[in-house]
Amino acid sequence: MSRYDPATLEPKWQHEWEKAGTFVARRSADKPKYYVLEMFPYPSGRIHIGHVRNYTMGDVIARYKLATGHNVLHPMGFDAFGMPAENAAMASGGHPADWTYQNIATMVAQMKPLGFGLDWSRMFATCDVEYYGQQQALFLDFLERGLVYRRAAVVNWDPVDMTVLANEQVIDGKGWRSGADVERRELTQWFFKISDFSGELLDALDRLDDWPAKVKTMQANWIGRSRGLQFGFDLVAPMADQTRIEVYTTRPDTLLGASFIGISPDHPIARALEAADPAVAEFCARARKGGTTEEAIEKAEKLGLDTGLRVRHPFDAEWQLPVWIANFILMDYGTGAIFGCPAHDARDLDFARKYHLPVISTFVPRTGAHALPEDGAPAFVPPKSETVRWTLPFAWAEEASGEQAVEAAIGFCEGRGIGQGVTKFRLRDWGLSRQRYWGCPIPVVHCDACGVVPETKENLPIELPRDVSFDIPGNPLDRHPTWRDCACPACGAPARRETDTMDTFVDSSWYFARFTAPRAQTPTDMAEAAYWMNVDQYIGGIEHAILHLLYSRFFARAMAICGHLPDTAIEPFDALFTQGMVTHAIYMTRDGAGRPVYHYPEEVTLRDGGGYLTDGRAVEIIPSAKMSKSKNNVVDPVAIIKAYGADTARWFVLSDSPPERDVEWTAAGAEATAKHLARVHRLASDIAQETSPANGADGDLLREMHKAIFDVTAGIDSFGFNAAIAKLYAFTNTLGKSTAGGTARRQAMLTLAQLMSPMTPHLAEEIWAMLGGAGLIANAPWPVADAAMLISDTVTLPIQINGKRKSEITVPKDMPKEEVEKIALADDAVQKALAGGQPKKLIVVPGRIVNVVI
RNA sequence: GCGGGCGUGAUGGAAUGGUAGACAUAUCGGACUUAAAAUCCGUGGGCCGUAUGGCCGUGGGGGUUCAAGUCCCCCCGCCCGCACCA
Repeated sequence: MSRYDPATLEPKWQHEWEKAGTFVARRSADKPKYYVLEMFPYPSGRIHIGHVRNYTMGDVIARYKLATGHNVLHPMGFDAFGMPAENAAMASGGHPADWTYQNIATMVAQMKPLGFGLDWSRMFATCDVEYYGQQQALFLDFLERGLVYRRAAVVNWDPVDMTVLANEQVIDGKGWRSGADVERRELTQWFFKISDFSGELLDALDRLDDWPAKVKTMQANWIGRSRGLQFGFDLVAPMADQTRIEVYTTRPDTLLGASFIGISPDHPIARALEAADPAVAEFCARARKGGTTEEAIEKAEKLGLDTGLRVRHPFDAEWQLPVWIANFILMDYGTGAIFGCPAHDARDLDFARKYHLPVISTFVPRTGAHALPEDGAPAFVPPKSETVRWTLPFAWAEEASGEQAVEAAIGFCEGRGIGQGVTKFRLRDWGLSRQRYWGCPIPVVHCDACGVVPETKENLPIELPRDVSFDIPGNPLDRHPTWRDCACPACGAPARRETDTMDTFVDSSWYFARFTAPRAQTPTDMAEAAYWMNVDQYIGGIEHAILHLLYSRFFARAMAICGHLPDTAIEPFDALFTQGMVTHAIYMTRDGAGRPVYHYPEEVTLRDGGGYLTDGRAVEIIPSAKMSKSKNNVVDPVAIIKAYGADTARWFVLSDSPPERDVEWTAAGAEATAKHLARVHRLASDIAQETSPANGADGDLLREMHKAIFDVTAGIDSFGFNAAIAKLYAFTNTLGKSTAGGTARRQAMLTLAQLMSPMTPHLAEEIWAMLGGAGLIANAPWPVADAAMLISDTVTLPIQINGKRKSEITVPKDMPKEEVEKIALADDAVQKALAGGQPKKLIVVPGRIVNVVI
């Protein structure tokens, strides 16, 4: 009898799968397709245990779908452009391409021992010329259709990375990668016209039934639709060339509560006043200062300056309102001016109280006592869906919701020529130009005669030059001696290439489509795309909830417009699952100066709930922390595989915690998993030898087997991998203890192997072969639970007395209710509780429970 | 501030409104062994009890229901996202 030895059996079965082409995706008419995809990795050089969890989840789905008769597409690639490669080149003097391709080779070598059922023949990296050349073709098609354009823009400039950042890449005023304070600069940049799709991208979220609500909410907030009125206040006395102040509001229904007009310090009128009056200039300078740091926003003292200007209320020419410059109004949102309605806006109320401006309520709660903001109460700002009682309605009933009032107010104003209803979005166009080398070159040419000219497709791909240096900051393409020189595609005269490259988010915005035909001579092959798209199940981290997923949704639409994807694929990901992290405790002590010192898990012995170093010192344990090299709590998958085998790693990352939650890696847990798998192997070896005859225990075992099939299948179908694994533990225990005959036990063991095969495929193949299963278990049809076997002849019903379990009875499964009632009432515990009396009520839920109310 | 999520044994966590704590880990006890490892069996929410058993128990308080971890309301705590957004 052989021992469980993953180090020999895992490579053996990986070789068998490769030989048989088990996971090569094939189109065929006889089977439904299933496309499962995990977010592809950045080639940092090492796989992370988080990758293992991510890809294991995808692999469980892929193998399960294969066993249930699908043509499965389960590809893998690398998101390979980006800054770290350039940083490495700057640090070590190497070349980004060498660094990247070496890392990819290393990571593939680390991933293959995990036995993922991937179609490696489709692998690509986004830095492959074959890929980014097709991306350039896409760019040209987008350009032709007006989906990408060029304009001068004030951009976020990262002074450390020396590049432009998208708004989405600026976090708390700092570059998302460098962490440096972002500066504002005006540059001519390329933009994707994602804002044209704002409404569509927002509305379509409602149809993504299999996406987490959280992700949809985050995207909806990001797109940020608001419905309002754009209108103007006429200045009583024109000022410079200004006669009117344009305002946008989402609450035109509160126009009769207007108390002042607020303008941004950057508003043209403020600028004009500033030029003429040093006092105004001094105020504006002060007002602009705040609001850049989070801390300043937190303290947020409202600052205002009365300009002395007056405007007329659009409803009443006699009603004049003062114009204030206020520090809380931003020039780049809306029109840079607001009308202040202190009664229904907390911020306006703060301001009005500070500067003694009027407060006028226009509506009050529908019922109940209430204090008015006029009298010192907080601003009354109910949700717009709530019905309120209007004290100053002008186009709707006394009782109406905010939504109804807003629409009525817009209609009223439009009817009188006072402005118009406008829908605005927060989402801005996506600036994609980056002043970097290691990215996809933007395929356009600058010609003195013709201006900006798109490259012709025949000239694609525009390849990155190999001979570049990174010894000085900035973009090496700018200072390359010859690469920039080219002929204008329009007139043939000498011209210069665009030296900006594309944001790396572009690369990841269509790779899922490319996987359907990774070697096609066009960006996609429509026949392949039509067959394989959409991605049926996409799996990745929540950190991509906004950027990557929103950009991909935009790209799918743009590609459909250009004929690179079918119209059915504009929402490319049917179902999305966001998995949790793998965490690990941090072990920490402090040095003489109180600074933390981090210790590797190998240096720490755990006992009595505490951790100790070899010298006996106690360490502080911070549980469930994100893995970080600097904290010495990173678990290396390569070491885990070496110690326990891939199946143990795969099983462990799925067990214990629900997949959407974080799971804490513990040495004890990994050890326990390895022991369990060895136990299963031993059990299978024992069963392979057994010849005991059929007996009375067979039926019970087979019933349990069918229950296990049912439960495990349901678990996999619903992403309940931890629950499925719990069932597998339970069934293994049942099988181990069962006294059933050899044939029944063998059948149960084969089924157990099949049910385990998505999680621990190598061990499953080994057992399958040991017990004489036909072919590869990977290709064996998934077992089906026999409904008849799930129901036993008798059921055990708990008996509750007043809702508390007191006893139980066992009755035939289809015994009529009346009979069950009789038996329940005859039960000792019930008789004792009744003490000769009659129950008030008797509830029998057939097959579930009996409740006696006394 | 707004929006969303979560809170269950020592621990990770189960539980279509129907037996709370499946499964696993720690612990403790036992078998096997000269011994250890490995393996196997048992114990594994709290309190009372020799025991059959009883009482309490899912962050706190209230409610709906024959029945609440689950549904509703209020409060506390933690996590995530957004935010001077007009």
